[in-house]
Amino acid sequence: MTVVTRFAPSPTGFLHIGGARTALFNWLYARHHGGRFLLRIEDTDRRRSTDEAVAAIFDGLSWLGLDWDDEPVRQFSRLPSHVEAAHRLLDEGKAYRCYATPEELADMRERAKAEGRRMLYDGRWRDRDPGDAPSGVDPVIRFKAPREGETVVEDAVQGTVRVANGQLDDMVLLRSDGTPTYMLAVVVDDHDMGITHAIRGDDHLNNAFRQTQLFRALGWEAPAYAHIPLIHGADGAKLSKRHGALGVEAYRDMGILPDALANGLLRLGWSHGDDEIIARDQAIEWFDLDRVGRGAARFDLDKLMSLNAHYIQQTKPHALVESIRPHLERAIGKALGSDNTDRLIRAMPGLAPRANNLVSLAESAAFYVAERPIAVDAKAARQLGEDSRSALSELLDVFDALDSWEEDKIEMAVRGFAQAQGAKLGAVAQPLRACLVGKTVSPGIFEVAAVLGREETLDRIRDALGSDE
RNA sequence: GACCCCAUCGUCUAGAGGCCUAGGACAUCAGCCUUUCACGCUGAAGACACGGGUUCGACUCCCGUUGGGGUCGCCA
Repeated sequence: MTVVTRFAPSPTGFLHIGGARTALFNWLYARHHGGRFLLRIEDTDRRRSTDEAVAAIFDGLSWLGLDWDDEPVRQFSRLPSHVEAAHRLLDEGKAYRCYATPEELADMRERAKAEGRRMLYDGRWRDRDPGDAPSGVDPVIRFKAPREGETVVEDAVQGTVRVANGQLDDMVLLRSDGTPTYMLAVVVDDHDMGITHAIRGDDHLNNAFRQTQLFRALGWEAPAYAHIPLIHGADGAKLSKRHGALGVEAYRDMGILPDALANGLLRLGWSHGDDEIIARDQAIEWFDLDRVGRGAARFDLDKLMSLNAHYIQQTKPHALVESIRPHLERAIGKALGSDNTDRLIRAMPGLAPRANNLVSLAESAAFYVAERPIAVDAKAARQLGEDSRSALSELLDVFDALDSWEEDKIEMAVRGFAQAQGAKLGAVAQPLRACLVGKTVSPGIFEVAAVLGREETLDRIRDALGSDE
């Protein structure tokens, strides 16, 4: 049997990390088993569904590297099949028309609540004579759910879960306007799409009972279910906008690499021994449902950042430069020339270990491409006192006389110079950093000088010396 | 409230009855490295929710309690 999984978001907002993780698990499971991963947009709620949300979901999945097979299915377009299934159940006596008004239903819930029972529909139209139907009221079609016995779901993550059928009521299949409800649409679509494994959030576990009953009534086999624990916010409650449940694009904007996010999401609720850093291919090879945990997890940004730092270091210099190019070009107000690009590529090995996200990487790289005279911040300016400046002007001659401009040559020269001056290395290195970088923090200063090139280095020193005179 | 699910360091987790003196990662703290900041390295602190069973032996199995979460729509 070929594995077919699906990700079925409702397009009412961006792709948040909970959805992203659900998609990731479905994708991984399909890829691991050489199966197919399908997409279904659950847009039967016409009021709340938007095209922007659909686009955001596609973008988010693509950015995360979760590619899907076949054309995405628009659930709304499958309405005829849903209606047909509902009518078939009606014909077979497995569903019935219900004329209860919203007010009646609200009353019913009110009473159930007061009496400490579940707030269920009482089935008042279940066996009633259709002749009693009030005129002028469009009925809904309800499923005639079994009242005796229990319904069992064999969940790949949660194990065997059972509920007494008395706890379940006759759900609405078709609304009074003739459109299908989620419960019906999911079942019909999962069947028609040949879904073999439904991997979704824990919040659907209760739905699985009803869906199982529906599958049975329709004479179909339900997919294998796997209800993965939800991701919680810092307060331990289901992630929502209140917790800053961000869309994946927000993480992208924070400078998170998609591989890092995927790795972080994967480790939330799934593990492989003590392994923390799991590359995509490795994840596909290792992923399976039996390693999915059962408790809800909280999302930790610190850990994501640390993972991100790792992935940044794994990324090739030129790719890193490309990913920070937009930031940099915005900062200097023009396109980066090829000379600056080359310089940045040479600078990346020194910069990358210092950054845990692309935004700070871009910020730390900015001085390399800044136009002279570069800005010098207050702390750095303090390094450029009179003594430092005179030392720097002598250093100028030393640099000028160097026969080759390489990191180790520069280092030897500066160390020798400091020693000759009877100064500590820091007394020379820090002022030098101040004029080359404009800040007191940077990669190794000899490396900086080497990457900058002799001419630029000398010019920046001269800028600093000249500015106060 | 009813039903369903869950429960190991602050956080993510390892743990399939003796391998546990409970391991790893992030965060925290200390030290080393060092021209700065990082990276890296070394070390420290830090958890089996509680109570009963079962067993020669429970973090592991069972029951209960407590706590947390989810669901109870003509939303999905």
